[in-house]
Amino acid sequence: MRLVIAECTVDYDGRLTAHLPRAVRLLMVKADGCVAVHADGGAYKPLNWMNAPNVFTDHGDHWTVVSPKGEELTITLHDVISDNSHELGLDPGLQKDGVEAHLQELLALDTEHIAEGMKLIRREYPTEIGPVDLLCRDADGGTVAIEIKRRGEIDGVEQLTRYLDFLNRVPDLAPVRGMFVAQEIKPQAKTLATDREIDILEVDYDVLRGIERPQQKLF
Amino acid sequence: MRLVIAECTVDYDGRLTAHLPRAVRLLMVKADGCVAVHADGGAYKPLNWMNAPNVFTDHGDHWTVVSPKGEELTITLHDVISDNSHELGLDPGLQKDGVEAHLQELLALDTEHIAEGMKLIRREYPTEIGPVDLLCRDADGGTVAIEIKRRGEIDGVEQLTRYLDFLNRVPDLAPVRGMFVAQEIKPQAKTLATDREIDILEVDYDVLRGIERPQQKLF
DNA sequence: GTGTATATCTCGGGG
DNA sequence: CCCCGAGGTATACAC
Repeated sequence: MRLVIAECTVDYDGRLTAHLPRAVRLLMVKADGCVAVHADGGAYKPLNWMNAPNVFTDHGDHWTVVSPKGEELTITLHDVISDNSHELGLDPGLQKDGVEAHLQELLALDTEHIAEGMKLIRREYPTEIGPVDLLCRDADGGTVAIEIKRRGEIDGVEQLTRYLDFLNRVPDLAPVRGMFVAQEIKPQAKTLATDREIDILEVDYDVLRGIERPQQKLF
Repeated sequence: MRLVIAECTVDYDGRLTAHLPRAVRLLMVKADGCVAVHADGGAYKPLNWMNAPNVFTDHGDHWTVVSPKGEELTITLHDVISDNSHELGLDPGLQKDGVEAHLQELLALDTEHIAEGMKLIRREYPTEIGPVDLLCRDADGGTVAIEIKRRGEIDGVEQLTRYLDFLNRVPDLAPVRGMFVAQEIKPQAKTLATDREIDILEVDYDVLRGIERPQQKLF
């Protein structure tokens, strides 16, 4: 990784055009060739950047970075204050816990936690407009489309509504009712779901995590 | 801005929990207090970060960063390879061109490019649930609500549908038909729009830009 | 502050 | 490769 502190101007021409007036900034060039221009604030977002893959060329007083998709970044260096390179090596990567995928896994493992007698038909059940998180059959034999979110907001209800519209046109499945499951459901989302006769359920992630290792509860 | 190259482990506990095993990384501390941990690849996103405002404490062998919302980032330093600080000053900021706002301006300037005989009633026509990008009257005198996107995806169709639901309850306007205009419309969005009888139109930004200076074409 | 819409969204997974 | 959905989305803006 090469780190340069320099007074520079930057021009980007690609998905849009953008220009950065002359100022002192951090220029970061990573091992994969990607480049980022950072100011001393504004969280983690760079002011300007270019993703890998691309062609990086150092012309001395200016750099050009060209991507295969026709995007181009030009950095003009007016005054280089520091220029250092370091070998970082490959990163072992981030380990995450608590995202939607885990919630879906846990619920798929034991659909009885959604409702008594609920049986899983399929995870990621495909429709024309995208996959439904869980398709189930309830205790009464009815088909249920379940949308799972970490945080249940209004767009999640919209998403489920779209799936229901399409699923209810499939003769073998209809009628299909909807269920919206999340760790936390916002009031607006609750209102909209209720209005559309979609059942809602808030679940506790830590309780569900207990399902994964049921033997732990036996001793 | 403080830049540290160090062998470190990182733990985040907040909106989720995440852990970074021991490796050499760049640690960036900006003037506003935000912290980012970068590996040697992937231009945009750090592996882990903490936004301002927060409380940053350097304990020597480890750092803690605590946000007012109860998020916590802990960086344990096993080996510091380099540690430099630089004064960057305030950045003049990025100048952009070619975002949705420009597309809307250009289309509002010449609604004939949307359809022959299309006349603009108002830009940003207000409804209770948000402003419609363009409200127009077509060649047949019918009212048309137009949603403009740079990239037309399913969310945009939902947005327009909500506006149409509302506008069609206003007696002076109804019936209002919908039109979805974008530089590029994704297949899913096309399917949904067609299903809801919303017309779709893909436009070329560079061609539209020609409208801005029509006198150039005369000579 | 909440709610809504945008983003060069980024990033990862599946066909 | 594109398409699609999730994100610790972040960010700006209106109410």
